Amino acid sequence: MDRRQRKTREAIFFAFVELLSEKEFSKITVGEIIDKANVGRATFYSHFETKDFLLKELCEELFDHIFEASTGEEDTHAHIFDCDAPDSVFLHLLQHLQKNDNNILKLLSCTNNELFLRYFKMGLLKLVKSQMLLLEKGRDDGLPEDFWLNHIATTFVETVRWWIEGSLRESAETITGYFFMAVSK
Amino acid sequence: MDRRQRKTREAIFFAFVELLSEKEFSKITVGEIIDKANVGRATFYSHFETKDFLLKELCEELFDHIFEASTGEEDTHAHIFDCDAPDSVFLHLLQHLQKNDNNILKLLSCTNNELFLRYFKMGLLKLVKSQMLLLEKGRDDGLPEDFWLNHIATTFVETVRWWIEGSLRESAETITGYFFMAVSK
DNA sequence: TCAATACAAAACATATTGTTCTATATAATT
DNA sequence: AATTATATAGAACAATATGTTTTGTATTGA
Repeated sequence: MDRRQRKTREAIFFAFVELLSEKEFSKITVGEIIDKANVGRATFYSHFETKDFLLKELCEELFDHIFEASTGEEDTHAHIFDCDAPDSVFLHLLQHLQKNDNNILKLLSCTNNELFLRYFKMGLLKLVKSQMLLLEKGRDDGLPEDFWLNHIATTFVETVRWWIEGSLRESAETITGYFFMAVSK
Repeated sequence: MDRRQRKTREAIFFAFVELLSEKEFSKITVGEIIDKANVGRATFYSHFETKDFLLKELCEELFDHIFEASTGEEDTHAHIFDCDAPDSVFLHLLQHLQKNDNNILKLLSCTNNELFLRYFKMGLLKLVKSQMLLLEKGRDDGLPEDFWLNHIATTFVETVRWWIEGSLRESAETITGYFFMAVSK
């Protein structure tokens, strides 16, 4: 990709994130984005079809690398599952969030956090599905599988939301403990 | 309230609900609403400040009466708490939803369901807080109270969402059972 | 050096918003 | 039934936002 393209793309993302932490998504205009990004109008539309697509691509950029380490079946990432503690995957996710790459915490705690938590949950559903075997042992009840699956993913998302809302006061290990207590006490 | 006002208000709500089940909230224009409702433009704006306020008032209309029976401290509603089964409140809510007043199920299952589930959760949080005493006995762990509170409310919302998504195939009693298994197994 | 292309800037048609006006129809009051 | 009050439809309106097109310039990769 052309260096100019990367530069423009980054400038738009950066301006967009800043605006998202200030005001509601629906109230943000393309005009504001290009002003803050110092980018021509036509340039914006040559990069992103609409404002919604910009959001979509931002979400992908933010979350894809968080999950690829966990969902990938490559040997290089196998260590995540090697741990005998069944909570290693979730702990790893929390620690990854804690590093706060790309200011992801800012987005997960702003007014628009639902936008990102939805994406986060989608990734989690896939992950939890692949981890189902490990969690299966806790399921000696008659709960339908997809109900259980959704419950795990939702509980984790809400655990993260609660953690971030409280400014990450607890350690990642403590939060992992809370999560496991909530889903399997 | 003037009969004419009630009539236009209802017409706008009706048209709005129909549009919400067809397309995304952000894609719906005031022009479409007033066309479908057969209402003048100025009339719309004399009733609702903006499209967002219309949504807000619709949510209040839909959910307030669902919760007032549960959160009210009047004697007429005391029977809900009288039941010795701790799940009576939640069962009552499910049965209320099942009656499908105002096509509430249509809204909770359409593309915009998150809009309404957010309101639903807000009402639930208040309700769960008032029911805390009944649920407290299940909390011999070290989970923070607000974490636990949020977990209960979220789990119930997601249980309802799962139920509706599956076209209410299970009985309200079965779903109540699932919910309690999820939060306290 | 050169061809390709990403860019800024501006102009543009179109669509949406929210307001203001007038005349008419319906409601509440006597 | 007559009268007053008010909610309405319809239209026109300015202001704003969207997405496209054009033109000339600057940057890139070869």
